[in-house]
Amino acid sequence: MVKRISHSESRCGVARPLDAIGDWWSLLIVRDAFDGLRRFGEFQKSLGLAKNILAVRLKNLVAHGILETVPASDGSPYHDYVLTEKGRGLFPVLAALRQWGEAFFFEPGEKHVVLVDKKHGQPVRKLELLAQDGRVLGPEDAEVRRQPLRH
Amino acid sequence: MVKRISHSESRCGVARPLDAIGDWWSLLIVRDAFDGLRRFGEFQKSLGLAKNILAVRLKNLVAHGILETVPASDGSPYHDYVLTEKGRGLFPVLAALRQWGEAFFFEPGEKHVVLVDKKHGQPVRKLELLAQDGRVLGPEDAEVRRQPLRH
DNA sequence: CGCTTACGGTTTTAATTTGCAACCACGAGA
DNA sequence: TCTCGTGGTTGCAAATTAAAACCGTAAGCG
Repeated sequence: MVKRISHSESRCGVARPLDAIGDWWSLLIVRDAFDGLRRFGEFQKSLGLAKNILAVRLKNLVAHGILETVPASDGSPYHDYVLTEKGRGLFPVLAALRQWGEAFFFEPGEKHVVLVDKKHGQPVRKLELLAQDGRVLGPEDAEVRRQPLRH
Repeated sequence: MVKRISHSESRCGVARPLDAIGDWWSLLIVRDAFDGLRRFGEFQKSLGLAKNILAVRLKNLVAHGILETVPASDGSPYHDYVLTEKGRGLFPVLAALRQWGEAFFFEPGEKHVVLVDKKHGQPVRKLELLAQDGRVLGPEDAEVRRQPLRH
């Protein structure tokens, strides 16, 4: 979006994603895409953002391989925007963000929605980072490390 | 940051967090805070962003209760910025974002870092949304639902 | 056919935000 | 006293965002 060059020569695993979805609207567009919205007009109505901004954001998401355009499912002369594999990979990010929002951005007692397991209608478990052996890892238990390539 | 009023009267559990951390730099500041950075200068050196921008971001994160200022640990006349409980709650978000970045933003073979379990040095498990009964939930298996208040 | 509407944008223009650079304030040392 | 390091603030130019008007195509209708 903007020529944002990190001070280190190559962007890290957190900064690169932010280039793709690090603005206010993009993640909301992706969320709506998970909710089944596909058309320009659907996104615009749902989000209430200016059409030029939406056009730029969609273009950006497509450029980053998060959405792709497919021929319109209803025969109209336009196209649909659908999530790619990469885009669907954002599901845990969105879930984590939502859980954090639900936990910290609502007054106790303020009504809000929660993520539930569709099958049983029960709230989902809180997302937790787990080690291979199943231990729950907190911020102090994990670190980034250069991984020996194996392929 | 900006008076962004969603078309629906009250912001949802995804949009509210984005008001707090939905800009390019804020999450990177939080990540650095998880890495133990505490001082204005440390953040600035690490991220390489303009001082005025950093000042505004830090102020915003403090205003949102994600960081708080504490008297400097080294006796200098300034203060440290440390994560609050709410801020530490962002750990899964950051982990999810990092895993997504690692999975989709690097060429195969391009060297990059991965999150590892500090204790055993092994890569962590991929974050997964789980139902109460332990089933892994994909985008189609979960939905948002108004939760009956219970307290 | 001629008129109107819906859809999916693009263009124009103004307001807001960003980022660089210069400046300021304060305390510690020399 | 002079200078330096730290932690900002201020001014200003450039980039981004947002609102609104406009455009082109296709469909619906009388």
